[in-house]
Amino acid sequence: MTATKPLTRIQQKNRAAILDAALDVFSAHGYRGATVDQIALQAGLSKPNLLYYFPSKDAIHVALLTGLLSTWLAPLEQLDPDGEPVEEILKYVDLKLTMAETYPRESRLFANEIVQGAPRIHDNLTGPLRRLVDEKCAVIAGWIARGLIAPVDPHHLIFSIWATTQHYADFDVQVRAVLGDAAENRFAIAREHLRMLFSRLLTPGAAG
Amino acid sequence: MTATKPLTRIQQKNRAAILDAALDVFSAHGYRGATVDQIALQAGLSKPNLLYYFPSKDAIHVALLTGLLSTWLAPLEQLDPDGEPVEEILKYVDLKLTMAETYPRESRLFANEIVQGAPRIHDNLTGPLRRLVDEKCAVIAGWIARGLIAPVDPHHLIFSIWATTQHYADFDVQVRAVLGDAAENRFAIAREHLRMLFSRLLTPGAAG
DNA sequence: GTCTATAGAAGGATAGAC
DNA sequence: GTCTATCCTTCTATAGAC
Repeated sequence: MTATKPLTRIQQKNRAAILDAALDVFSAHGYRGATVDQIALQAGLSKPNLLYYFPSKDAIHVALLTGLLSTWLAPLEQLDPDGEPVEEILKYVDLKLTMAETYPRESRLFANEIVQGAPRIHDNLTGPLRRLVDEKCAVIAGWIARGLIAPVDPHHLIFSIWATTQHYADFDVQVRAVLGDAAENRFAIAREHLRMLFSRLLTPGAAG
Repeated sequence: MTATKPLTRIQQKNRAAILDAALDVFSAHGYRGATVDQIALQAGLSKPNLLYYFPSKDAIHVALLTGLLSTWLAPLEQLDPDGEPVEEILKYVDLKLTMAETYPRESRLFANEIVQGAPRIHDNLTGPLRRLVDEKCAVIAGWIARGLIAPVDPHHLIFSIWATTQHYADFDVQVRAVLGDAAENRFAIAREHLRMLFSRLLTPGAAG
């Protein structure tokens, strides 16, 4: 089943090197700010050789975005309808923060794209993303109906989780500038802070 | 005291038109994605005429960023050390959300700049911004010491407020895509949601 | 102050040798 | 598969007439 187009070992290696370099450059400078030269240099290839593997700059960008989208949404998919509600959501928060810490380039790649109106992945937002979010919001609404978590708007709960966790990747330069020397353990403190934030929001009976 | 360089009425009008057009274009496409032609067209001027008012594309961008920075930080400056603590912070959240709703272009202008490492305003982050944040964090720490709000890390509290409110401007296209038809009243619901989120976090005695 | 025309540089993509 | 050389478009910025 490795049919149609088996890639040689060197092809796989070069494609991977290009995508990794492109992730670096696109996430740091945005689509227009990135140059093919820069990506090729960082991948250790010449520009024409890079364009032997991908037909255009745009094709590299699209390949990156679509290839990483499933990785980026995996944490939400893991939200278990049969788990303990508050802990399930807190685990999701924790996992999203770990993603921001471990994969800040991926976070900034999507941030760049979305801030500028998501010209290349808009269909993914209204399609697969929306369906996944709606599905998980129904789960959360069920928990609320059964009184297992405090009543909140599920969609806006998810927005708050995305915003607070991805902030540490997307706005990292600002976070570090504001914290100064105290920035070193920012993720550890953020983890504790966000656990408290969402724990107090969701624990039923904690507020009227 | 209108000395040194009094601008004629037409100069003021054109400068304002250029800056407004530049805000539109830079916030939508980022620095590199924006073109001087596009800004000139939208401002109703020819490109050379635009460059008669500003020496370069970069100069327009810097003028925008520095000119808007104080506007952008004004809400935090209004945080009153002598006010009622929880209400002061909730008022700040509310004001920031109103800013995101009313001035989404400004929010995205800064988002674009910071996601890409803040090459043009990094000194403002480590300087004035950090000083202002530290000052207000000291106020918040004082409130915590007196038991007026629940103990939280003040810096990360501010990060959470920035993240959750600006999310509705910076990631607007994603918010609308996910909400679909329900997007129309997103700011009203967000307002209620965020008030609850931070109210439950900060109200003392609500949790152990 | 405002325009037309254009210089000069940068970047995406291709030709063609090896 | 990989390179050197180059084409062509786009973009910033300027020259110079009005």
